Amino acid sequence: MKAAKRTKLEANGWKIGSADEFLNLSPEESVYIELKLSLSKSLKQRRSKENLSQVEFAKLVKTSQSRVAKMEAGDPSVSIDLLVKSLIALGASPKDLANAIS
Amino acid sequence: MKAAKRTKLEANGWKIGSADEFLNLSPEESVYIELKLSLSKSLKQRRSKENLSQVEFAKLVKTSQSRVAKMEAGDPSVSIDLLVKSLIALGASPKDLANAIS
DNA sequence: TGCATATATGTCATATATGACATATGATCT
DNA sequence: AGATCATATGTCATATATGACATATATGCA
Repeated sequence: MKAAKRTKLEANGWKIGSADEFLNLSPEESVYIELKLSLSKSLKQRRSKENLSQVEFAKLVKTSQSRVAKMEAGDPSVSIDLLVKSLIALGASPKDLANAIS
Repeated sequence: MKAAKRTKLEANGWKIGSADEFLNLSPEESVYIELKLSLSKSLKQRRSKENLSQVEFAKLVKTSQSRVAKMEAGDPSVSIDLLVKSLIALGASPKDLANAIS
């Protein structure tokens, strides 16, 4: 539950330094989580820019509002696959994705 | 089985134009598959550069040789998550990943 | 030829991600 | 206060990804 806990903290604004400051994450875990958070953030930005509510967006990508909320929170239960597919559905190109994570 | 079929073709060098030339993939599907293929390719490159066999690499990331082969083939049964985790295990940074897909 | 070593492919039991639901929290109104 | 809308959180049945195994297909070398 380490990663899960930290993700929560991050999402709620508890982040102070970067990544592995808080719990004892391996560098690999840190990179992975940072990546997911980058995508989450990008997703939220894009959805907001499109003036879509989570409910509307959920309908668009055929999922539920609750899952959208979890995507944007970087919840451990959501895969990078889902984040990427959702971003693509919002029109993101490979370059957009590259920018989001770099 | 559309995407699966096409991935096979691509991986075997049948690719002529780009992405959606072959089967009737939606633009979103195309982007998703291209992304996976980029990561697959990058993974194979990195592993080769490290002079690791699939068996050795499999041990390193705690999976099996067969799964490694599937990762590198862009098999539909492998997730972006797994590809990303594997790349990170080989030392790839977020920037490296960004470069790989852009 | 036979014998390694490397990679590919098919299948399957189990682990994990998924959508959906209920419900909670929060913000903004009248 | 209550009402409405947006977002968050917890849980669960089912779908999908996973590692592992067997086996196939190279490729090189004695």
